[in-house]
This record gives sequence, C-alpha cells and structure tokens, in this order.
Amino acid sequence: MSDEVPQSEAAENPSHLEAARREKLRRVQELGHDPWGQRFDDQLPIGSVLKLQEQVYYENEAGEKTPLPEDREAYIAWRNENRRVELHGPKVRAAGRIVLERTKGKLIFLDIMDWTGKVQIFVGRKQVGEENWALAECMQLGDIVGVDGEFKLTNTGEPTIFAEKLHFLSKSLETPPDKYHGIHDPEIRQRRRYLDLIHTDGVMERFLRRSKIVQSIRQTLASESFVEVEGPTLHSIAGGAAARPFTTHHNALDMDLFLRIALELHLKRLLVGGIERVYELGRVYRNEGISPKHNPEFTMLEAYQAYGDYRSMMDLTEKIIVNALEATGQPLKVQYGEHEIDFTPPFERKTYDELFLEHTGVDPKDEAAVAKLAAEIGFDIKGRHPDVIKSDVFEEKVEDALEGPIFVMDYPASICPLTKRSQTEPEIAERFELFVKGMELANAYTELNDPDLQEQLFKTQLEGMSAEDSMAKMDNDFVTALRNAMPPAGGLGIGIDRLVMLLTNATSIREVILFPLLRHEA
RNA sequence: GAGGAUGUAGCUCAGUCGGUAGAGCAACGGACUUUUAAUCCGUAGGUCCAGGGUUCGAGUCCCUGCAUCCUCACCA
Repeated sequence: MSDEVPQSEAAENPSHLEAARREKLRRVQELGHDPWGQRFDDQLPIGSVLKLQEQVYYENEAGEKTPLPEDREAYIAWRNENRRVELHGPKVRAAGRIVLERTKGKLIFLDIMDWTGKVQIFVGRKQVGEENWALAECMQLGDIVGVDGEFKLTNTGEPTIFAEKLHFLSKSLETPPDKYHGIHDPEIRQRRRYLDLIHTDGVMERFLRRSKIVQSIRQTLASESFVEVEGPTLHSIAGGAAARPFTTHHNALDMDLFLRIALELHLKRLLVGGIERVYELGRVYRNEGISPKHNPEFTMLEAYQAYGDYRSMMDLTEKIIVNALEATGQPLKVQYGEHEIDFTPPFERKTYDELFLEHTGVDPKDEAAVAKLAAEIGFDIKGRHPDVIKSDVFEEKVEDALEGPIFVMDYPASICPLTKRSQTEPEIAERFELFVKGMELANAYTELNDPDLQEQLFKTQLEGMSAEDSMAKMDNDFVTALRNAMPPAGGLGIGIDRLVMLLTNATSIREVILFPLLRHEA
C-alpha cells in the first residue's frame, strides 16, 4: 500500500475510538497477518465444541483416563483439591466474533460467538508464545478471530478453548454497543439489524426460527403435492385484494405499473392452465398505514387446490400450522405474551352470523337492527350497502374479541367478489378467515370459477365503498382465463409474518421482518 | 392522517429551580497467569436531534421541523 492510495473520509478523519482500532489494524499487518483474514477450513461450530465437554478427562494416579465430575460445583471442589492435575481434552478449531474480553496480567480471556453459541478462549502468554500473544493483544471486541487449541475446563469449570494458535479473520473498525446492556434503541435495532442479531438475545433464534417455519410450510405443501411457482410482482391491474397499491413505471415500455397486492389472480390462471395444486410464497406490497401488525411489504402464502373447497383449505391450514410448530420444536400450546394459544386441531369453526349474534346480541339478518347498532357505534350508515355496514360492525365488535384459533366461516357474499356462493344460500360466500388473538392470520375461499358471475361482480361497486377498498377490480384478462374453465377449487392465503409472530412470541411485525421500512434517517 | 412519549459521549442512562456537561460500559496508559458484566490506579472523549425564539445566561422554558416508539384511523 502506498501513501497515495485514496482513503475513505472516515479513514482520514477518525474518531479516537476508530483511530485506536486502525492502530491495532496496523499492528496486525506489521505482524505479517491479514487483518481481513482468509479462508478458514475445518472449524467446528461452537455449539458442537461445547458438546465435547464429556470428552475432557484427566489421568488418575494409576494412569487411567478418568472423566471429570459432571456437576460444576463438584468439579470446582475437586479442582481445588487437585490444582496440579493436568486436564486433557479434544483439539478443536473454532471461529467467531469477540463479544467479551477480560485481561488478567499475562492472560487474556476472550468470549467468541458464532450463530450456534458462545465459548471462552484462554490465551496465556507463556502458553501461546510471543508471536500469538502479540496478535492477541491486537484483538478487540467485535473482531472476528479463529483459534486452534485444546477444549477443556478452567479452574472455575468454564468450558474453554486453551489457545495454541490464533488467527485474525476480520477487523471491526466500529465499537460494539455496551457489552452488558446491548442495544435498547429500537431504531438502531432495526436500521442496523446486524448489530441486533449480534447483541440482542433471542433475535438470531427468532430469525432462524422464521426460516424453519417457512421451510416447514414448503415441506407440508410438497407432501400434499403442491407445486411452487413465481408469479409477476409487477402488475398492470393490482387485483386480488382490497388495498392501495404502490405505483411504478417501466421506462422502455412507457407503462405505469403496480406492485402486486396479492398473488391470487395469477395463481388461478395457473389453475386454469392445469397446475392443479399450486402455491406461491412471496412478497406483496400494500401502500397502507404502518403499525405493529402492518408493514408495507410482507410475505404471503397463497395455495390453490383444484377440486377442493374452503373446507379442504381448513384442513390444509391446520396441517401447515401444526407442522410448523413441530418443525420448530414447539408444543401445540404456545405461549404468546401473557396468554397461551392452543393450536390443537381441529380449530374451532363458527359461522359469521353465529359470531355476530353471539357478540352483539343483534340478529345479523335484521338489516334495520344492524344499521341501528352501527349508528350507535358511530359508523356512517348513509348510502352504504347493508353487508358493508354489517362488516364494519363485525370488525369492530367481533374480530378483536376472537382469541382463537377460530375459523370464521360463511361471509356475506356481497363483500366477497372472488368467492363462490353457497349452493343452498346464495347470499352466503364460502369463505373463512382464521383469527388468532384478534389478528387475521388466514383467509380462504371456495374459488369463484363462473366467468360470467365474476365479470358481473367486477363491475359491481358496492355502494359506499371506494374503489381502493374494493376487491372488485375489473381484470378482463383474468375473466378470459376463467372462460377457459377453471376447475372448482379451494384457495388459501396465510400472512407469514403474522404466523411467525405468533410462533416466536413477537408483539410487533417489525420483530419478525429483518429490515422493516423506516423513514430516511433524521 | 390525529394524539401521546422519547431524542444528552460509540453504547446504556442521570442531569434538581434556567447558572461552567455527569456516571457505567467501550477506548487509551499502567498493575495482575484460571478470569467471566473481572478488579484496581490514571488519561482522553460532547453540534445535549436540527433550526428559530425568550433571557444577562437555555440540555432545561416557548415555537417549528426531523426521527423512533405507543394508541387510534386505513389495512392483512
């Protein structure tokens, strides 16, 4: 490196904390080591290292290999009586980030952490020699280092790798957060998720668990012969749900486009095309408010099964959730905040009307009574469709009260423009929503496959409902697809982030999304 | 979009009635060969979120803006 190499602004004008770190970096280079490290083979995950503890032994007076007292107290007592006895343990190589450092004279204790665990490293000046000692003196909190050594116990019974050779793997130029308190500022936790993953207990576990849940869902669907596909995220008509879309533009085609708000309409086209069990697990985008339960981009599962109906989707929903619990090593009754959620199947199943009556005391079929109740709550009822009014009351009085898990079945048909009507009661749509802790977790229909009715419903804008609030957006291309015969089918949507919230005991959706949307930094 | 809370050293936080900016951790120098949030001695580190106002004097009081969190609204 010559002096003419341009340096970053930070390098030219470092804080005293950074200057100290750059000085250590320089000394690592002086010692002939690469501060940014090299490929490091054959290292054992720290979690696996810790499992080797039972292999630690000593030789008794007869020269026989003897295991150590298992109990830590007993070991310490034994050790105090037998300080001179040499311990033997397996040779290991490990790598990780330094999260704690204690120096004691010519000793350095480092705690290094990888994504499987944390282990202590003992560096004794006499034991490792001057070269390694000099390198160890350059190691700071936040640096990533490797070690070769013998895995055994200290006098206090701490499982420890006794360093024989040290490796510098990557230098941190930034000072890590408080080693005891970590990061409390939720803004830093979200903007700099890497620090959160390192320093906040449970964060790594939660995101690894999210991955396991998603993996399990794919397995469950595969075992039911569903095929995963990828539909377009750029739509010319943002249909399939009631939400405001994000808008964007394609320059070469000079074409306004929307980011998808649902997966539905393209998956149903594939049902027409003969992919009889099809699903997509992907991101959708809704230009709506942000809350502990809402992020502008979130992950959705939608699955469609030819020749099924909404009842088939209830069974599938239960399977997906129960398997996800099993895959993450959880019981069917999970703790969520102060409460317990019992996911033991079958989940409770009740109709919309039953629940309406139960929670309001008003007969849902009595339009006048429902309207009166809505007016009492404070809803504007003028010029609005009776079912829209009923739906408002339902959301206000019933949904939040549903502890669940409960399948709410049979919605008013007029608010479900993509759903097949009940054969016996045409004013009822074969639709369910799964509620848990007042949160809508899943939504499913017997899919409407009558192209004429679909076209008619797309045209019908319910009174008092804005275009954005309506799921009914004319999509001629989709209607044309239906004209080619879509098999009768069940369809299911599950909000993956919310499922992960429930299965990882998170109260905010931002705790289960790695990089939630934030405004520009102040 | 509305209301409330918060914003001080790299991190976690104090800061009284408006009167020269504080601690712990981290950093730097030193002591210590089985420590573990190690300990002890010493040193350094600040655009008090930003801008304006009141005042002899503002981290503190007032106004505006920005960001985060919470509640509500919209939504899944």
